[in-house]
Amino acid sequence: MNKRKSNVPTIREVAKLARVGLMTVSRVINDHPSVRASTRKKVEAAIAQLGYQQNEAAQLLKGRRAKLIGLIVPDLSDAFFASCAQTVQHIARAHGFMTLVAASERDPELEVEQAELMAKRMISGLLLVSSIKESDERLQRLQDSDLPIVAFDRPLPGLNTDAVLVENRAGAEAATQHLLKHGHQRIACVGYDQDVYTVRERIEGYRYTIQNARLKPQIALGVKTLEEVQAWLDEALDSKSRPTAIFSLNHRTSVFLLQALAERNVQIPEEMAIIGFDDFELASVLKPPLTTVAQSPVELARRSMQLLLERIRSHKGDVQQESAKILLPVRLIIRGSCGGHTNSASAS
Amino acid sequence: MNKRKSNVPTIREVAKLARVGLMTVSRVINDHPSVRASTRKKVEAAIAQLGYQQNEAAQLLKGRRAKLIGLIVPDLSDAFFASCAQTVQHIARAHGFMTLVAASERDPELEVEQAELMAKRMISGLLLVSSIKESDERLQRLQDSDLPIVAFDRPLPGLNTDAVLVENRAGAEAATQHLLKHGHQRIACVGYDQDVYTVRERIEGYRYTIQNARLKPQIALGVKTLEEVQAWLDEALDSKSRPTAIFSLNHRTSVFLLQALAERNVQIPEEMAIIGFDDFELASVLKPPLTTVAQSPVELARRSMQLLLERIRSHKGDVQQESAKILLPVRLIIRGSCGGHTNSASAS
DNA sequence: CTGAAAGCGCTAACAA
DNA sequence: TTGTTAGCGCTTTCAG
Repeated sequence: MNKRKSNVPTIREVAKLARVGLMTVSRVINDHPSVRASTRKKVEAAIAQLGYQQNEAAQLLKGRRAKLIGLIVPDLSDAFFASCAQTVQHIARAHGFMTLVAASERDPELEVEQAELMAKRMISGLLLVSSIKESDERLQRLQDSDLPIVAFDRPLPGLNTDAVLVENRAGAEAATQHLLKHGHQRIACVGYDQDVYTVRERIEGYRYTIQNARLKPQIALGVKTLEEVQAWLDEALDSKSRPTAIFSLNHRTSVFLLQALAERNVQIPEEMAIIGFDDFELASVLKPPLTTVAQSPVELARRSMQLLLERIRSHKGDVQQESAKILLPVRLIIRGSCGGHTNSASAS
Repeated sequence: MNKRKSNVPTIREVAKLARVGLMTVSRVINDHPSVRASTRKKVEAAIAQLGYQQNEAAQLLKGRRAKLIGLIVPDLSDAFFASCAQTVQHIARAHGFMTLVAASERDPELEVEQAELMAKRMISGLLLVSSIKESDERLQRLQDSDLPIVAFDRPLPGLNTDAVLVENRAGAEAATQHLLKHGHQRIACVGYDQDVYTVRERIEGYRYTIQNARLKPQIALGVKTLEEVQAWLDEALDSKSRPTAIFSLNHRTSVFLLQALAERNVQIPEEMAIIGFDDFELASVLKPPLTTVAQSPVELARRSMQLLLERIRSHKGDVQQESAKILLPVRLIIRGSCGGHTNSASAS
């Protein structure tokens, strides 16, 4: 019946209905100023009547960017990054963008590859929690090709991008201070992934505070499985300098540590005080509830998107501003695992 | 210097270099059979030399689908769906697809809208955890337009799509049976979101088992905040038919319940046995460790992607097969919160 | 302020 | 087996 196979209206049909040329319709769509108001009205009516919608593929072919933003995180199933993804997607939608996601699985090669694939899809901007260790020229090229990039949670080595980071160091200092205030003298610190920026910063915060108090740091790194935590703990408990408090650098380590301590019937906080970096839903349900340093993934994502959207907007203006650096505060949430009081305070 | 602004090679340049026509290159790319081997070699060499890559926008314009799959879940920050997203994205990548994600925020309208936007982007297939309550004609239209759709976790009312579901009912029956086996006579059941398929099924499983045992179901629904759980619990504890065991229908409810019980110093499992639907990372770290009915989001996502990829592949063959329905088993993970033994067994 | 022509990179349909 | 022609829907010239 119909001559058209699919009834998706094109700019051409709108033009015909409105009795104007193609270009006029195009101008109306892209609200170009030089269209007479009356003409615009006609065209808009036709657009409404036909339910016309732009065909993005055609625009892409003409060199426009897609209404798409890319998000790359190490692991989408990690509660922290999942929360970021949710927020990013939400804000993107509110601004007419859809979200392309990828997990880098902590592999720099995979990360760059995904970034390039996204760039080929003409995303308008890229949000990146990077696992890259050193300056990467392929990413550099992406940025040079005028793709707005915002790094969050971790900086992007070598590239001068906008970045939204968290006060890891101040958080670790606050955590360590908190333990000192409770009178602890032998405070250990466990974690893994010490080549990740965030963890390195936390270690520095710990080390600085401990040394300032003229105490000796006890740092156990690369402790990433339950078995390794158990082994380390056994050794620590038996050592002559047995710690009376432990600062856990990762959520994972915290969980394993609690499990290992429970197995060994070590009473928290009496025999061992515990404080963990990264808050989590069940921290308050544990017995005793765990004192933590909390970051806000929602805030992190929100600020990052904000920067990215600004970049995208101002992009056409080509004004090469300074790259923005935002440092978000953390909160020390005092619960029961270090003994004592139970109020919470800002750390930084 | 360069006449070309950007040095992305096109099919045309490949043709020139290989000294063949455009179409030959196109044929090689789409491995059309009728190309002489020697010609193909030449073209492939040229492609390699130039580092040619297809321009998807141009293909889209010619009516092809994008190497994109869409994923819509209620909430990306939910650990369960986050895990699904991670798996989906991983498998998609292995098959050359990128992933477009959206959270429906449990809003059917938003869900359909996002699905339509994805369809407009010419995704090759859609994975959907639907919040839709009744047959929706806009989704129907998407399916009619030949977009492969796979529903998972929840069926898609009215549409005859492939679906991967979980044995919610059998899981609830197993949970209830487990409590019965421990001698409980007054078993309550709390949850919310009873208009969600999965929860309805769980309630049915509970009700069926309880009634079969000639006991009286005690079902509390719509209990979704900590306050509501507390209020309900206070009432239940004081009631003349005070339950000795509680089956929690959601992860959220389980958490609140544990918290409320802890506040009231109700001993688990002595004074109250607890079993929760949905396993979670910290279930084994709690005191006592929580007995749960576990589903596997990874398996759910894996099977769904498998179905979707098959659909996409066989799509061209246009053979309208029956829609597949897969029902995944759950596992009862017996820990300490019901007392007694501590081994785990398959439920279905 | 408006429109006609040219072409973005690719492929379907036809010719050769 | 190969190449030529004609668009897909849009925007960027450049004329009116």
